[in-house]
Amino acid sequence: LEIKTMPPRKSYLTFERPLTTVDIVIFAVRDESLQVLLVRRSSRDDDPFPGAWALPGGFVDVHRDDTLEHAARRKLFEKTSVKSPYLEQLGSWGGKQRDPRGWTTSHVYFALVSADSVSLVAGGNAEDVAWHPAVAPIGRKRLAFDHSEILEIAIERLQSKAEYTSLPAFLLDEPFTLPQLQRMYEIVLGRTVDKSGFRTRALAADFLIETGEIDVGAPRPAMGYRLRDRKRPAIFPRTFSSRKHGS
Amino acid sequence: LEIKTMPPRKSYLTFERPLTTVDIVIFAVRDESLQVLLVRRSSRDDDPFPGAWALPGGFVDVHRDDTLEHAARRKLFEKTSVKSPYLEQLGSWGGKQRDPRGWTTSHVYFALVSADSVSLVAGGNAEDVAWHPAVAPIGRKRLAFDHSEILEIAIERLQSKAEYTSLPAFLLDEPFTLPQLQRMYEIVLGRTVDKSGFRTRALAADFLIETGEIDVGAPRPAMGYRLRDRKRPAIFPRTFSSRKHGS
DNA sequence: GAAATAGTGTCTTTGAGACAGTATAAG
DNA sequence: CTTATACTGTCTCAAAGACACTATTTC
Repeated sequence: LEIKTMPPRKSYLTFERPLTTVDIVIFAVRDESLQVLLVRRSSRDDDPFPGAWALPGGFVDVHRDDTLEHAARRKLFEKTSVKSPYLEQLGSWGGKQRDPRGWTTSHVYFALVSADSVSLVAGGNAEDVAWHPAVAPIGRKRLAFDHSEILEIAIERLQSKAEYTSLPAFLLDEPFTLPQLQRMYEIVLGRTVDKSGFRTRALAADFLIETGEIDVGAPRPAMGYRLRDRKRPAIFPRTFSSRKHGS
Repeated sequence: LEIKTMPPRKSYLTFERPLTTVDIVIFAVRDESLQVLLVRRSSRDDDPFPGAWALPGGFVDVHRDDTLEHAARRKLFEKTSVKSPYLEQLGSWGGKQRDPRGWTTSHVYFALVSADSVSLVAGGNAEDVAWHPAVAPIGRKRLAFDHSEILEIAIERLQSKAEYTSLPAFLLDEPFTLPQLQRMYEIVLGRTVDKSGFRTRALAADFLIETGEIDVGAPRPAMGYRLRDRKRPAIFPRTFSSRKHGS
């Protein structure tokens, strides 16, 4: 085996390192619409994008955070007090131009929570943290950094996965009823869904466990369900995509 | 909103930063089997995992690389001389424990190339870069760092997407024939695929463009095709998943 | 009883699965 | 001719779509 000459170990690692951050797209359904949690950046003008809305997040703390996911859960808990939401990695954005302070990488996570489980933790000002509608024209909201683009992609991912997985179930507290779950799908997908087909599909996928009838204020009580697995969504054999049902 | 270069508040950004790396899982089909490109780490024992096989990659160079994807393409070109393969982000792995040199983040990309388009660029030793079978027991290969786990996930992703997208087409040079494409699916999925159904499905998805008949040495020449879009795979309305066809 | 919501039955349609068939080339 | 490969036709079947229907509660 050939030994190649290399610089000594310590000097080998002294090159410049990018800043490493974690950001979270937190979705919830409030007032019958899909919303996303945003925070307002400080208004001191030696910070980038002073006063602009941005995705919650921050720098990875190499002493407090064991992994990227831990960092994401920490940031999420700091803002919402939610302990164990559904969380998945959306992707990473890294480059020279996205932050005026230099080369940064953002590791973006994607969280689904129920609106009721959240208690917002604001900074000094109550308007520092707030829910915003997550609809198509969100791109025109001009978030800080490249967060508008990231949010668009997060919405696309949520809608796309709602077509063939049980993801929208993570937007509800347990137990929930099938009509409530159907409503989550309709809100996320932005169109109505046929009741009969929805029930057949949801029950056939075998990701729900009955918890007994519950009364949600409707004239007739409905069967309550909880998720068999709160870590991963179930995957359906085909997508939705109705023909005559339009929004 | 305009991105201005501003004098950073030095004191605010002087905390410790993780090491930032990019790794690539490069797949090709060689000798009728799915293979992955691995590199052997230097055998100096002050480096982690001396002599072990690992995914090709390296540190992000904040002066040469504009974005994470540029860094990935640079690493890929350095190892394979391939200019514009199919490339997508697989995910990021970051934490305190995965590298003895400290907190690191790996941004892993996923590349599909044709075996013929690759000319390996080895270091001093010809065995520094080599193709390895990418099959289930790859986990027992004990790659460096957490690369075994990452490779497993990459294989799962490729197989999973092959069920409902045109991804395997990126493993071929253009023009290719439908029987050749079907063979790529069979190799990736590890099972036979019905000819008639495959043709119907592939042509209905409308991602192929005829380029005239070509003779690939078979008794009868076949129609050649190229991809309508070399950036993104087409998505089929349903998955494969045959019942009686077994592997 | 009416009204509202929960849940079911059933016909249609779409597209995959299986497999037998035909077409075109080389020898 | 035979053989090998390219390509097609057709029957079956699973599951979604559409929509009308029944069931159970409150008022």
